[in-house]
Amino acid sequence: MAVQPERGELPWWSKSRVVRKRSLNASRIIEAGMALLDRDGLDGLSMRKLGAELRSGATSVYWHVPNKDALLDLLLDQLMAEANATIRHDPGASWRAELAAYAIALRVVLDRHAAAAGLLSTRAAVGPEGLRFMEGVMNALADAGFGGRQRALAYAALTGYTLGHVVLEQRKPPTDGSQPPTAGHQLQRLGVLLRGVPRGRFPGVFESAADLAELTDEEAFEYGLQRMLDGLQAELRPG
Amino acid sequence: MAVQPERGELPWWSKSRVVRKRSLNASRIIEAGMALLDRDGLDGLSMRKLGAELRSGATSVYWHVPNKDALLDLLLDQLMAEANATIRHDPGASWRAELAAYAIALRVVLDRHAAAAGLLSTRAAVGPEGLRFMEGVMNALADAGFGGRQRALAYAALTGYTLGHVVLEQRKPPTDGSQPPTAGHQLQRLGVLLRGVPRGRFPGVFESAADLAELTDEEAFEYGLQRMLDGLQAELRPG
DNA sequence: TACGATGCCCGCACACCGTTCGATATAGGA
DNA sequence: TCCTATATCGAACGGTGTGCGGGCATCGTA
Repeated sequence: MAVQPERGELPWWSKSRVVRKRSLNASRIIEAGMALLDRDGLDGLSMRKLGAELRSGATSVYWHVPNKDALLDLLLDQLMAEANATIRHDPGASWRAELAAYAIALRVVLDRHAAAAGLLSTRAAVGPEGLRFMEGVMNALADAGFGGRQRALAYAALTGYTLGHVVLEQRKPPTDGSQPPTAGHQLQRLGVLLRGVPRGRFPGVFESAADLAELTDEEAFEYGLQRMLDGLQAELRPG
Repeated sequence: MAVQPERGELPWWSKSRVVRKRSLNASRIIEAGMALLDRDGLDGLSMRKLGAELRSGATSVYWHVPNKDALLDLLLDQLMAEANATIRHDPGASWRAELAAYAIALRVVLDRHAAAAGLLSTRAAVGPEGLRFMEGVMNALADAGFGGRQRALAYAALTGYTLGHVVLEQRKPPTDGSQPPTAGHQLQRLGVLLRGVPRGRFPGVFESAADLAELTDEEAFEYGLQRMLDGLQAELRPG
């Protein structure tokens, strides 16, 4: 059967004339996907919802993107673009400050997008923007004096820490359904949760619960980052 | 309609007499779930498959476990039990060695279960075995001289690094479908992949690709761990 | 201006998922 | 032996990713 204009809809404003004007493209898809990701989380992001968000058919996106996995890759690279744009380059800064700037930029971006760590922990960021980010880190390490095998090791160490802490900050606590979302402050929340453990069986955990509850995710991240940089710096003076 | 024995099936071997003998319980469910997790990965783990694995109905598991999320929590705690059993306690060891033993035990366990990092990066390990693990780390930190707020910070730093590197080792590469699975050796694989980046645009990445390709995941983990411990140790001598 | 080719969009359908619910079978105590 | 709490199961609901074919819109060419 032929497509009929809806009741009361004038034919020259019909869907075919107005809406369907090459409406989908990569950037619109990525934008909508990111919005959906931020709003509904990684689990809530479905191709069908994405179609609805774009006011298009449920499977229309598949013309532009081969599958969901590829879409997630695109979204991740978009996040890396944001990170690259966030880095505060300081010409006179030390190599430590430069490396810290990269790590912090990544954390800030993932802080803006609550479901982003889930992406980064699933797939390697090897799109163009991901590589640009990696290139910056590699160069900063080279400037610091790391070369060859040692540079690769240092890279893995830094990346491991940054990724891990970010995941730590975003992974969902075993919510008893009591609290509202309260995104961020994950360590704080963990601390609150741990105040409920049996004191007799886990005295060390119990003791630390209060201290954990008073940490900011950001300061904890910064602390560990500096310790890692300390450790790396010590490697540069090989005695 | 009543249940009929299948054609050729003798009645006293019928399903109701043999198979259904209170067949399901928590430990069997966890065991089968772990097997399924190892075989099919986190995405491949479904409640229906779990039912099949247990030779029971598709939804029978729901009597013992409220939902899939709770099942995953159970599986994670099982992993932490394995980790606790893997730790090599050495009475005369330094606090560094003790902390390293915890981190390494976790890595070894996640190395045995290819999909385990996906679990740990999604949910906090706060089941009994997870807490036991955490208690050990907290005590080791206390022995080292970390107390109060500083202990919480050190804990977050170490946990962040360990979690991150483990995730790094297990996250799937953007497979072009070319290679077979080849689990493990994720850094190596990343290195091989990066040898294909345009040398002109990403010289630093290109240079490091070869070095990355020659790293073992294990030695990279160990290196970063020692650097983090170096950094933490330096905090203990506050001048 | 007419017409075919191509690019883009969409609905249908398939297989699978987590989960709810009611029916049913079993085990163990009265 | 009967009754009841416990355990298992099958069907069904709403959701998912995605392959497929049909059809519209647009454009290059005649």
